[in-house]
Amino acid sequence: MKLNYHHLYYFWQVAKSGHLTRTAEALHVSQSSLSQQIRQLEERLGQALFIREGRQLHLSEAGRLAFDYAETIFTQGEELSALFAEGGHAHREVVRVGAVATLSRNFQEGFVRPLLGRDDLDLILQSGGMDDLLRRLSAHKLDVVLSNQPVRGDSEHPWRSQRLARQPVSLIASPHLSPPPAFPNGLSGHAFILPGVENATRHAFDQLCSHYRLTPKIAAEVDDMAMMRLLARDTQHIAVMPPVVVRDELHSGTLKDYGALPGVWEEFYAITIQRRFESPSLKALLTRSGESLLD
Amino acid sequence: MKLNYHHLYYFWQVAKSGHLTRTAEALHVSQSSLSQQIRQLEERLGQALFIREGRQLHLSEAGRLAFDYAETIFTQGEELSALFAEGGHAHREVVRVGAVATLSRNFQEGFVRPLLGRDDLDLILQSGGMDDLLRRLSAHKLDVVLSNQPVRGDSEHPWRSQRLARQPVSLIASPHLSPPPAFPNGLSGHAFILPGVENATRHAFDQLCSHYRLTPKIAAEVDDMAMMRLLARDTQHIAVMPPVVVRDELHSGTLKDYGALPGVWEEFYAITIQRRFESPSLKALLTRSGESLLD
DNA sequence: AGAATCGTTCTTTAAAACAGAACGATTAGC
DNA sequence: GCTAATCGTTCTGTTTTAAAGAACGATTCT
Repeated sequence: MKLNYHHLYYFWQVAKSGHLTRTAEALHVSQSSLSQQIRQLEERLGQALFIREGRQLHLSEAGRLAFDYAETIFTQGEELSALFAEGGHAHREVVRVGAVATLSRNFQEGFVRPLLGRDDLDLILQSGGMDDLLRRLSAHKLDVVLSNQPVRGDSEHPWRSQRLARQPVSLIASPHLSPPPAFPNGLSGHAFILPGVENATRHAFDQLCSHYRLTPKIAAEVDDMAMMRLLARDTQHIAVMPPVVVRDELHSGTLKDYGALPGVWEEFYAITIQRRFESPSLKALLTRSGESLLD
Repeated sequence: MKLNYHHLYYFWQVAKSGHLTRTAEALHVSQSSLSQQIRQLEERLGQALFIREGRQLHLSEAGRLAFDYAETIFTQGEELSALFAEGGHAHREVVRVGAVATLSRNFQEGFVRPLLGRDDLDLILQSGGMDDLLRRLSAHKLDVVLSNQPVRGDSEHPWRSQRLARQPVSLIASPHLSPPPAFPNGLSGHAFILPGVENATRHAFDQLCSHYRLTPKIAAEVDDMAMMRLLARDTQHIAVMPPVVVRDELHSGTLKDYGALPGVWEEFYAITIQRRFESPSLKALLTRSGESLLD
């Protein structure tokens, strides 16, 4: 037996005002009709939603619970209704992309590039923390989340992680370092600029060091790739990062690539929720090969 | 003309599966009935939700939009339904309190103390960041948020901040300091342990220093009161904090109160959303006088 | 080409939502 | 303290809406 949303709506309206008669007038229905249908809802749920005291209505504990749900349900409904009411105009296609704030801007741009030229759709790009973005994804406020680590979904949060691309991670530093650093031997005397411990690349780096029994000196931990690029340029420390981030500096000779770290990759994932109808534009984005994303 | 949630529900079900006939069977209704009511929804919204290609149904852009809303609406509805279905048992009263993680534990305990003895209700206490807590409040997942600063509500977020209590803020340090610190003159040579810049008390302290043209040396910035208490005990620095936090140490002589800062208060606010029916227990909590909260 | 499948439309039938009157109980005015 | 007004509930008949069934057209599969 399904929940009757019509009944729930009446309940919500009455609960908001606290008065049955006034609500009936406002909704242009008779109070008897209201009263009956609220009673049907109570029978359906198996509990009283109102406590009748004299001729007043007070919310019961169960009613308070139901009211909270009704509030979110009908707030959403009214939002939807308003959205369609405002314009008889056809709705444009919208693609909403979330990206963890620390993700390479180059990569983000590469991902959405096919959409930039199109004027038949709106692109919305949002940065934020992983938790926040996943919440927005679950609430259908985002279509896809770009991250540098996969997420395991469960039955409650049916997230699906798909690796889009990966790129090597190198030791990047000033070209004038002496002695020139090399991995795994030839790191003594140098200090490192590393991604923060939250970062998957950092984890891989730490494991690699542990394997070779190295305890590198850490000069800085930086979560933002753009920030790391600046630090690499302006200090004499060694940055652990994908070369692509500092492509221009490598080309001009401002920085030098001292070699990729074996088995360490910066990875890029697209996290979506399984849906019957994906936006065709988004689907196209997700089925591209990885190379074009990293140019 | 109101949005028909019955129609929306059918649309949601069909959109989920992508097939009208199969959905009709699953819902135990005829396909003709489904087809008609979805059409009525489209007429109500003024736009096609499905694009009919041959004998297949594809979501239009408007349909994708509506589907997102429908998803949150009916997910909530099913949650509500399940909540009532699981137990015919009456619902116990629940009070859900959120507190910013840096708030004094003493105060939190004092606030909920009247509820602790009662076995006719469930108390849920959650810590978190301000943003997160306010979001949960708006989503009706919390009944009240405890904070040390007020929040300004707007039409979209009708938050209401109510000051529950306030207490003086003192200079707290080892009793053996020489020369003994005093405000405003007699601070030279000492370093401070202060709340972080986010904290309202810190802001008041900074303004006070600015007024007296003082530039105190900062030894540490700490957001957590429990942590600050430890640092005050184990260093020779001056902590800026409410004496109540270190009541035991002051009493035993481990720490000394060098005087309250004029006009600086640690304040406690309860943030709620305006509702017709507040939980009676919560209402009682909010109307108490402030003194009993700070014991 | 022919049969099966699928969604739409039209008509009839069943199930609701609804309004109105009668009722009982409580509150407010004098 | 009595009376009138107010409010929510219940019962009955009416109207509206949802549902089922058959006929239709169009597409897909073999």
